[in-house]
Amino acid sequence: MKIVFMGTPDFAVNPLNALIENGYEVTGVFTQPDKPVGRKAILTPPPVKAVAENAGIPVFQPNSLKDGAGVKILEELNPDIVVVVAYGKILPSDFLHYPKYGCINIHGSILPEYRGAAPIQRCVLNGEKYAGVTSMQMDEGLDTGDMLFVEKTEIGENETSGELFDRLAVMGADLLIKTLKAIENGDVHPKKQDDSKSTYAAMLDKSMCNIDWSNPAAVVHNTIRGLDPWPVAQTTLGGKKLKLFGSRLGCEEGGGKPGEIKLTKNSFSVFCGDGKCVTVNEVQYEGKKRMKALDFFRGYHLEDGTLLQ
RNA sequence: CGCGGAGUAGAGCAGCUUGGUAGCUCGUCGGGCUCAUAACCCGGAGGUCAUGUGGUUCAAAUCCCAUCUCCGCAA
Repeated sequence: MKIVFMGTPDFAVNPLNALIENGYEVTGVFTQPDKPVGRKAILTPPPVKAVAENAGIPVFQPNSLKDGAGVKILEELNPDIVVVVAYGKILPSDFLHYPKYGCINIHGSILPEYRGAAPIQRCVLNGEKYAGVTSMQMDEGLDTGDMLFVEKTEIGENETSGELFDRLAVMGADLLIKTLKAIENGDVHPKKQDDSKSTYAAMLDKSMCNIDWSNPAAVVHNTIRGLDPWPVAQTTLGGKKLKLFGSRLGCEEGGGKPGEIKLTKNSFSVFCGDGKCVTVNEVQYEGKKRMKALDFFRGYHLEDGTLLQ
């Protein structure tokens, strides 16, 4: 079975490695063009590219697959199937139907819920109890193809998007192998998605990072862990930004105004709109390194009544 | 040359403006109190103040210059 793999971020690295380790013949890898990253705007290759090059697999980074450009490459690689994991571009119809078995995709949610760009983070942000990965036979729509297999997992009470991401990446790799084996054996039973139950997980952006302390503690908690490790929840202290990483629901008793800080010997908590508070593990103040919240407040002298905004 | 913050004890900070004895909150070690403790009391160790055998000065953590590193914004 000749395979062409398409993927870009860390999430796609595990599935690609799984293909290689299981002895599949990967004849080519598609990934996004290198992009400038960081303060110095250094041109950085996507994570998938490094893995592919290490394995000696030809890498393609076309800007567009339209107008037959993608198919042209496929003609050379001659795959039986194309595996897509978080590639980041829409595949045109002629591309989708070129390989014998078409294109299959691993998506980071339990379809038809959370179609789209940021399913994992949206699950955490919404306080979902379960997350999962789905393999599907791709069609022209956005994550609308017929479902092949689904794996579910429980989301931890304090689990961050990043942690869930890592777990689902492993599950996604296993699911991919399972799906490929089933296809090879002709043992697949595609299932249509129930479009009426579909939801869309829009991409995250920095405009949603500022915490509204008048929300209930549970909502604030979900926001902090859902935006960790990117783009990171933030609030304002002394006119400067304070990023918050990792949280858990704290004390039950009320008594504080929203945004009021409660420091104890071994915890940093903030009161929310419902009178309960959220305990934050790590913070990063503007111009400072990320550090444990307690370390930060050992050096930052709070005045009474200071509120986070 | 995109804008800005920062490097001082194991951790987090103050001190720099107006040069002149190394300070705070913790941790750590020893002792005390206590049924007990993450609590409290007493005491100790630990720093060439990022680097430059740099400049100014009687004297530099502090003023000037250069370099390195970390971080926020923007992309």
